[in-house]
Amino acid sequence: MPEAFDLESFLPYRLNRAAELISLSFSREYKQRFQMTRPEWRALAALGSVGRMTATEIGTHSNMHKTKVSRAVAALEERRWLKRRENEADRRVEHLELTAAGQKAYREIADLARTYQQTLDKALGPGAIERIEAGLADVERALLNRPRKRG
Amino acid sequence: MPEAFDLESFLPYRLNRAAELISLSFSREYKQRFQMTRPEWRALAALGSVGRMTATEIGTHSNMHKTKVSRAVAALEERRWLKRRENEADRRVEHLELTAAGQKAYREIADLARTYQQTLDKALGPGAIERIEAGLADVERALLNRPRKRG
DNA sequence: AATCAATGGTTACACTTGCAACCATCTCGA
DNA sequence: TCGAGATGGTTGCAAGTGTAACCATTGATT
Repeated sequence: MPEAFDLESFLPYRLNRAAELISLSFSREYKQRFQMTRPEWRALAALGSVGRMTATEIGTHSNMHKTKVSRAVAALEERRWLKRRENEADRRVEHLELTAAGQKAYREIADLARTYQQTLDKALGPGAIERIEAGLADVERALLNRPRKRG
Repeated sequence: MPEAFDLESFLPYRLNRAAELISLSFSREYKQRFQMTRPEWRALAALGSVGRMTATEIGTHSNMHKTKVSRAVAALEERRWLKRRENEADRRVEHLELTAAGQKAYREIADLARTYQQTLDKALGPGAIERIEAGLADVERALLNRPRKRG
């Protein structure tokens, strides 16, 4: 039986290290410029690209805990970047959509993101990002296919 | 100029989503079984695989903030899984090493990790993990080569 | 030797987070 | 129509986190 264990090739560790690094590197770009947290940026991005959504949908889409979504949405609303519309058929649900100001902010940060990714793309060479993302999709699929591990 | 921005293919987002998912999935395995936080597991793993290290070295090795390392080390010490040895040449430095109990715990969790990765490996097919990790290494290299982005 | 900057490590504080508990509303079945 | 459970969303609380400030020690400069 193999006694050795190399942290350096343990996927959860490697994935987290890379994610923290890239996340920090990109968030530096918008945090100071837009005074926005990462959950807020995620919610904004989801709404900006998909359009009208509910809080639960945002959570599913971007894999965020519902309390995180709740707080991010409250912050965006506070800034008048988003407004809530009630659903007449089901009054528990709130449809969320960006205001004009919210859409403007979204476009600006999306620009930043696009530029960021282009720079990275150039540094990594053609097709590299797509290959990485395909790998990540496989991992997510593998993990979500066995959602609970006998709790 | 391209107006579209697809969050779904934005690397920082994708990387983070996958990392959070896998991290959650694995930490469920050891959190309840060993009552250990992620920084503690990382420090334990670093010490277990490398051997004697200082706190700063652990931080560099596993990309953890020094306060995180400090607290993780304190927790491991509290459990008697680690002991500090002073350096006579430089009395600021503390060399850290696992106790027998710490090594035992390390072996057990390393086993868990190895099993986890094998399961994943089987689900993903041969070579998949290696390819993903190679991609991640490229990303890290690209990001670390331009460490500061004009603050 | 005295001073000042750099380094290893810890800690106080404010902020973020997840869990659990909660409120409101809806659905289903008796 | 009444209740039990499910669902959308919010909040209190305890735990985790980074920033900045700190202490101790070392190294370089004078």
